[in-house]
Amino acid sequence: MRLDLADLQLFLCIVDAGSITQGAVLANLALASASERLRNIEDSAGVQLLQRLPRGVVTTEAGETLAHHARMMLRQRTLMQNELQDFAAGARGTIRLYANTAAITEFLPAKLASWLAARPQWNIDLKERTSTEIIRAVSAGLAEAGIVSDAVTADGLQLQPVIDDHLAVIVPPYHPLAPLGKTAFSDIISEPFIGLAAGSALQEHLGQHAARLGKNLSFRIRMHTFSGLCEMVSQGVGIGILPERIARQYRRRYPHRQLSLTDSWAKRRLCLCFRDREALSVPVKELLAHLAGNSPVSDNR
Amino acid sequence: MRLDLADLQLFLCIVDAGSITQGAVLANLALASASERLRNIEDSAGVQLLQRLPRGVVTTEAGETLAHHARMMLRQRTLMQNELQDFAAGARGTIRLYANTAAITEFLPAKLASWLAARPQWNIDLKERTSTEIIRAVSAGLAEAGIVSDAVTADGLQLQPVIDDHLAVIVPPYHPLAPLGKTAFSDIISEPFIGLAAGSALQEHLGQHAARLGKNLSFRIRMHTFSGLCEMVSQGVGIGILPERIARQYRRRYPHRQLSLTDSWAKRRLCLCFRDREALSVPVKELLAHLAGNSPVSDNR
DNA sequence: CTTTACCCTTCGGTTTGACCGAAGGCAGAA
DNA sequence: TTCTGCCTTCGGTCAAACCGAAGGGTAAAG
Repeated sequence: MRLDLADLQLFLCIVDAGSITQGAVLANLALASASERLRNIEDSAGVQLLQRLPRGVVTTEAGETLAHHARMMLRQRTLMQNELQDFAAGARGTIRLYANTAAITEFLPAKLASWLAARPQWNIDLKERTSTEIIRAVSAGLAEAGIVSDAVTADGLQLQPVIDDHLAVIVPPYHPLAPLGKTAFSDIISEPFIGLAAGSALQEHLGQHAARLGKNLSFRIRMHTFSGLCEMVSQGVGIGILPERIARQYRRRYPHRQLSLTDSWAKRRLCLCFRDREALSVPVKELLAHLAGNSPVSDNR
Repeated sequence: MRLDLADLQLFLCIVDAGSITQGAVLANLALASASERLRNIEDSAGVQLLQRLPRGVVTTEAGETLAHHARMMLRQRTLMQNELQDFAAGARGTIRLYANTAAITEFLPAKLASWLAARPQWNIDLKERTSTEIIRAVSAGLAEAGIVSDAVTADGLQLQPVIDDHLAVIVPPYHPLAPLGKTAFSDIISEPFIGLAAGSALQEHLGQHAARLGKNLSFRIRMHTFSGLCEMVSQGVGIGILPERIARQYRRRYPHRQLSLTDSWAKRRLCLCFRDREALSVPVKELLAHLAGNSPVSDNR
């Protein structure tokens, strides 16, 4: 499928306008061009996207799906443009901090809150990136420091572990697996799963390990939050896999049972990463010391 | 900025390969074409993206940003392709349910959990869409039903309110605003804010209202979760705006103070929406009845 | 210090394909 | 019946994407 951003934009124009003619006007195209382009889109998608009516067009279900993703991609482009423009401005008094998803949801809020509260003159620009991207950025000197999982290799960088981030399995109370206390991924791979949304990094990671075993996970539903996932499991809808600390956190609210996952890839740690501790700027050095600090600040949620 | 998906893919190839020459090979392009194309990319971005070294190239900070967003967009494309392929398969025994972000994070997990637990033979395909998209899909008959905010108009559809979803302001304890109990957006617009991540629907919505008042919100930090936002506010880093039910939920964990937002656009309700209740299929009718049911299932978290 | 090995940019020529206007066909409205 | 609005197809035009070759630079090797 060879789709272009211009294709997507045109498609949205057509959907919004309700006709190819009007959509072509919106997109500053001749009717013929829009029609031809649309045909290419449908050919490469392999499905009919618009239903032709005498007085215009309406989307098919596939078309609606494409429109949704088109909107997402175009929005991402807008975000990108904004971020790139920010480089001209170059906000002062702002520390740019890169962290992976686990750190951003679980570890950082408490730590950053106390640090920011004590330093009204500093702001933080917190960006969510994959561990791989963060390592690349720090290696190349583009970012001073970041927070990553040690599951990725970081040649030439210093890593300082700050917290464990192991994966755990959660099962409903009274589930036959519950008393075991631990399990291997291969032993649960055929269970009905509660997944995370398609596209989440953790979910894709699990999917790859399943594929390596020659299996496909089957999902009863895929949730968009860990909280929702725990709730589903607690009610007996299926089993799930998530970071151990998060599972533990929600055990106060939901009565699921937690098993450790014995596979080696399930043992991960969050680490500060930087090139040379001595070369860090003062506020960053201070911030990292705070993040690694032994004096936990309301960290046992 | 006129950027193409092919441009983005080429750029990623170059970044991954570490040189334009090798990147061109990966992208099946001649060196000259890759070079020219890259020049166009940099021109339209207005920033230098790659630093030329004798033995290859490395990304600048702007380049790293572009690479990140490029990866996100290409991943979105992959998701789209997968979803479109699913239309051929057409899973049976699966109910497709569209809901907006608020419903997915807050309202649905508990309701769906009890429903799914009682019906092992059914699965649910839960998709997160904007209210506008959901209304369009239901209007066109592409989806049987959805869950939306009543802030958008829904001509010709039936709406059935199920729960309030008003916006609230939260401030640190002992904040001067705390005793007031309510406030208008215009009165707090110059405060230091804790935001949600750029690109989140709620955050952009607020940004638009600020722009309408001729102001820009200033952020001390932008968090990726409501939990993190509450934690920041509780520690006195700034103030925040979020759905009232979520604010209330976190008051057990964090000592922030909650004010209602008096602006009319802050009063929202979540509604079931469908074209004709009688025309719904049996399982969907059953599911909707359950979602609207007066017998709350562990709903008072 | 020279040579070699890479790597990037620029140039001129070729070709693809994106675009357009015009013509044709179709279905509902008048 | 005619008229209107909409979509598709066709042939011609032209910008731009692509390529090979040539030029110029720096680091490593000899």
